[in-house]
Amino acid sequence: MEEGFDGFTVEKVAARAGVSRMTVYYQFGGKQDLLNALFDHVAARGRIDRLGEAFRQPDPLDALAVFIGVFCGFWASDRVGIRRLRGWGYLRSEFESTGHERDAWRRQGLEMIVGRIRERYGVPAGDAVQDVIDVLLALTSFESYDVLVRGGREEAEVAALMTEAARAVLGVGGEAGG
Amino acid sequence: MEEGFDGFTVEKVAARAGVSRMTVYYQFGGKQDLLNALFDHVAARGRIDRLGEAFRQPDPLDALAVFIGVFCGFWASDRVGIRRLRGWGYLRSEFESTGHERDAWRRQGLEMIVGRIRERYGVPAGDAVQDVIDVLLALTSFESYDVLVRGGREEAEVAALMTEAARAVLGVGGEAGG
DNA sequence: TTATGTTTATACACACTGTATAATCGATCT
DNA sequence: AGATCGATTATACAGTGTGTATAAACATAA
Repeated sequence: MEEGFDGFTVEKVAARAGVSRMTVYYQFGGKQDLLNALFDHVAARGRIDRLGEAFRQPDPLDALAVFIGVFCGFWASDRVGIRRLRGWGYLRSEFESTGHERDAWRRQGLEMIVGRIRERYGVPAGDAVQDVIDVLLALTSFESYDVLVRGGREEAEVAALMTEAARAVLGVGGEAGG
Repeated sequence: MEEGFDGFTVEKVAARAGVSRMTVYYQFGGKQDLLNALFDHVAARGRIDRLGEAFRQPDPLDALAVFIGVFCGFWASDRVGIRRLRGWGYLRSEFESTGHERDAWRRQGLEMIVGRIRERYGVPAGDAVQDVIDVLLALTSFESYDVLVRGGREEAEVAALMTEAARAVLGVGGEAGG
């Protein structure tokens, strides 16, 4: 964080871990693998327990709101770090194949929630489900959060804004769920 | 493109330009500056002439559609390259200050279009304008395009999908403009 | 004690960045 | 033609970081 991405050397990581450089290589293999592990670690930390709370909501629109709130909370916890990690991911050549796998969790969650919304509210229409899910995926991505958090919005405001926009896209704009 | 971001060395850039390494340093200063110049060059190439076409549309909703279409076309022209350039930007420490300046053009365009939509259609409400603009900015960003283009969508389909979603966010969902 | 896995120190090869220096080339101006 | 100035190039070098190899030290459990 302090020394920028260029300052992220194996040497310094080892030093801060109170360990020799060789140990890092022994444990992780190389810098790529180290960053991969860090990426996965951060992602794992993101599947916060509170996420179950979202799916326990009886109204799927509330579930959506909580779902978005949880992710925003996670991103807010280390915005710059997550941004850099994702930026680094965009540089990798394997991104084409493995890229958005990292967002697989969010996709799964959205699919489930949209399914429930469709059951109860009848929208979106069957042939538009995949489109809507992808749009929501983009709309509620970290990058979108990063854009919205500027202009002086608090984390909660961004979450509320995202939720509102998501409802508009879903076609359940005005009427609230809770 | 072929050798990944790690393969992007000053040496190779010089070689492909048919020039010595020293010349690159003489002209650009260093690798950072070279990448900055490349970033700006690509961005400048993006302000395609066709963009004026968007603002010449009498109906601001058509303007929005053309506007989105032009950007999608630009991104489609070198998707991987633009992704990497942006990914690199996310790594820079100065991102906090200069980050989204690169999207200033898109913001300006959206502000103008949303202003015209507001004049004619009365939405979005005055106190929500800034929120809507930011949401549109996120929704129609390159990263969103990158998400949507997966799942086998053509560039035109992505543009149409984005436009539709943008209208929903604006609150002019169903009724078309052209 | 022995075997196994982990950590460490040391050394090295390699690639890339960035700087310095001096020579060369080309075009322009006098 | 000769002098001047900017741009290009060759060469050399320092510095830094990655990654590999090797052997020694260490801990732990069988």
